[in-house]
Amino acid sequence: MRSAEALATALLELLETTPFQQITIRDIVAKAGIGYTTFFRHHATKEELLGAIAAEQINCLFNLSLRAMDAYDLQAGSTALFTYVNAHRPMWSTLLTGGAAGTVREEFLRMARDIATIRGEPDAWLPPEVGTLLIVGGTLDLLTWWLRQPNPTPIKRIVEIHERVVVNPVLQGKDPKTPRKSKR
Amino acid sequence: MRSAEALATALLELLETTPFQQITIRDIVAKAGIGYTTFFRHHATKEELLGAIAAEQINCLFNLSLRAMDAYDLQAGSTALFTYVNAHRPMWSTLLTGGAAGTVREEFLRMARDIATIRGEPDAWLPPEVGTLLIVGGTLDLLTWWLRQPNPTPIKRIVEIHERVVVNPVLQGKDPKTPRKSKR
Amino acid sequence: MRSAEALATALLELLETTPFQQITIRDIVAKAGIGYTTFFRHHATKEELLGAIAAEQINCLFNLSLRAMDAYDLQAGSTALFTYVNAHRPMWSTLLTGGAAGTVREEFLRMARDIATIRGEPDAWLPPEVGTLLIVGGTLDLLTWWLRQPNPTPIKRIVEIHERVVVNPVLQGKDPKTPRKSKR
Amino acid sequence: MRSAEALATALLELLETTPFQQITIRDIVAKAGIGYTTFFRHHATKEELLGAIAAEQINCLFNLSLRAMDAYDLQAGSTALFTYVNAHRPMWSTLLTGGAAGTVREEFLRMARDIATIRGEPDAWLPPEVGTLLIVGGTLDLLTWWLRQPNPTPIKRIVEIHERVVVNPVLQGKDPKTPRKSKR
DNA sequence: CTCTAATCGAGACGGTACGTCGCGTCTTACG
DNA sequence: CGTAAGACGCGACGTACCGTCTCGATTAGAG
Repeated sequence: MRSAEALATALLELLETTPFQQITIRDIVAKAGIGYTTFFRHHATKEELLGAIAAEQINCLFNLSLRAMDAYDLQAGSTALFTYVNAHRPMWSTLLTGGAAGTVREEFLRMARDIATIRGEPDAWLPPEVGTLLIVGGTLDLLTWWLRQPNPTPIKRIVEIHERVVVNPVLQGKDPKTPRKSKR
Repeated sequence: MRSAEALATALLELLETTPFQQITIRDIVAKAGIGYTTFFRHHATKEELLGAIAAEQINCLFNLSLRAMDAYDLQAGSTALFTYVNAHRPMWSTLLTGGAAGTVREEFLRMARDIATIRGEPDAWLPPEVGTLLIVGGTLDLLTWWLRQPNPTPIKRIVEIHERVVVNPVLQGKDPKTPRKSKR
Repeated sequence: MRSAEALATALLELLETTPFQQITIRDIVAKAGIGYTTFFRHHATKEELLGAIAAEQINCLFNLSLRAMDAYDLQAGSTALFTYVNAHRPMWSTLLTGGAAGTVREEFLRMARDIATIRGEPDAWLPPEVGTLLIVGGTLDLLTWWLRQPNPTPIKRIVEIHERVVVNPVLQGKDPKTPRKSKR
Repeated sequence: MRSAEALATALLELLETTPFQQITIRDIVAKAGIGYTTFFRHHATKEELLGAIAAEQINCLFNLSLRAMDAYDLQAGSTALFTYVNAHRPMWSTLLTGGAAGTVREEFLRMARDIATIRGEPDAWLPPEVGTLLIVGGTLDLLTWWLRQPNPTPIKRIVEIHERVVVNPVLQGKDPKTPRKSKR
């Protein structure tokens, strides 16, 4: 039904003004204009609803980034990522700087791990899960900081930081011969 | 008086088995063997109690690390940090791998920022708060992963990873001429 | 819903054994077999619940008495009153001889005053509110004593006492022709 | 010690502005300027403190009235009573029109019964305890009304009412042949 | 004149009831 | 049938006083 969308929209709107923890299911259904009982036909808890929203958005983000990365290079992936987030700034602000950050982070990590498992290069100097962990963590930390800025740093610059400080240090280890790599 | 310690101990014990969010104040006082009302004579909320515990532990950790760093070098600071955490593995596992991670992370960041403000070198290539953010975030992510391992990576190795992937990439930017410093 | 009745019944039962003051809302809901919260969906305080019960019973009583008084005479009203109370002895015992007496008395007085205001004969020798006060007070004192007796005085006799000692002395002043009256 | 007096005074002062029920022991000791614990060295509960105060005042009142009654006649007793209360209007207002009324009434009745038992004339038409009950009840109702008046009815008039409507109707019954009695 | 002992303050503490909030279940009525 | 509306039981919340207790600090009487 369209109730499901209404719920997602309502939650996102509420998240703009209120920490996730203190949003109640009754708040959500009121905003969505549907009955209290109906909520439970879609999700068992409000956390689940948030998880679903997060998973969907993250999925989008990943697809874009991976596609760019495959077509061109690492940096293109980063650029795609930041560009996409920038295009949906309000929502990502909500997801990353509100009370929902923890959930989103976990979801993010889970999906990244799945991808890394498939594409992983196990012979790396760094244990692969650590690489994933640090890249995802660093990326999210950077994103969060960026989203919080009143006058955000330009994409070009933030991508450069991301590459130099978050991505390369991790991937570099894999090929000790090319210390600081590529493009830039 | 002795209630305060009992509360801290009880919360830490509970955290070993239960996510922080779903620990109730009543659980804590029951475990601590004190009256429900007494809890509020020490802390306004359970979050505050957790914050106090975290702040104390983090303070300890920082002092040690900073002292080592001042006396020798960056790497000595890292080594001190991981050594100390290793010596109190159960508690830090609880703090970082349980539901309390978010709070601890914030507390950590707050304290790190204070130190960075005092010792900061504002001419850096990277905005200084980003540097702090990424080092703290990366360190905690790495710590968390390390604490979760059944057979933990040796300290020497984890310090090496920390240095190479978390610390240096951030600090290096400050002086692009000396790309990868020290040991390695 | 049926909760409301259950609450009233439960309170009356508890009042048979316990002073009102030291009955807790939790006692009432336990006896009534309903949830604690549900109490407040019906009444803001236990005093309010008692007031509602009292008002209902007193209303009954007044209607009966006034009807009798209108159809016949003062004494018929008294007789109706004592007869009705006698027919519901357990409940009125509870209301008047337990800790609830104060509330019932106030409620009684309030309703009596309303009636007196409508039917009042302002030219009386006695200030009219004093008349009401003394008749209500005397009637209740007498009732309370009567309800407490193990072998109650017969209705005929108690009505006689009521008439002679409570009602007539007050009303008599209004009719200068009757024996003991007047300015003096 | 003088703590005891301080407590009594403090309670009476508080009663002027606050219903007895919602005065706390802590309020009383704060007003009295003594320690919380000390309260319990004198009284087990605040009700007991109130009872003690009431008993003392009522005792005073009774002695005066009885003395006047013995020396002269019933009416002199009434006059003494109302005169005394009038002389201590603020305190008796507090005792009778505040939340303490119930306790005072009971205390009053208890003492009156004791006296009636000693002086009682068992051959009365009215059961003697009913007589006591109605006189005490009526007297207190009348007193309460009188104390609540902004411009109180003169003592002479209130005594007349008291005599005619409260006292005589009860005592008269003992000898129906002599309508208005006096001395006896 | 001191030393011991009673008296009182201050306040930590365990406890009970309060009234509120949000949860999730269930029943009923409408469309 | 599916959705609304809402009564209900539940359990945690944080608050207010309760009455008990253990501490000093003062004050007084006995050695």
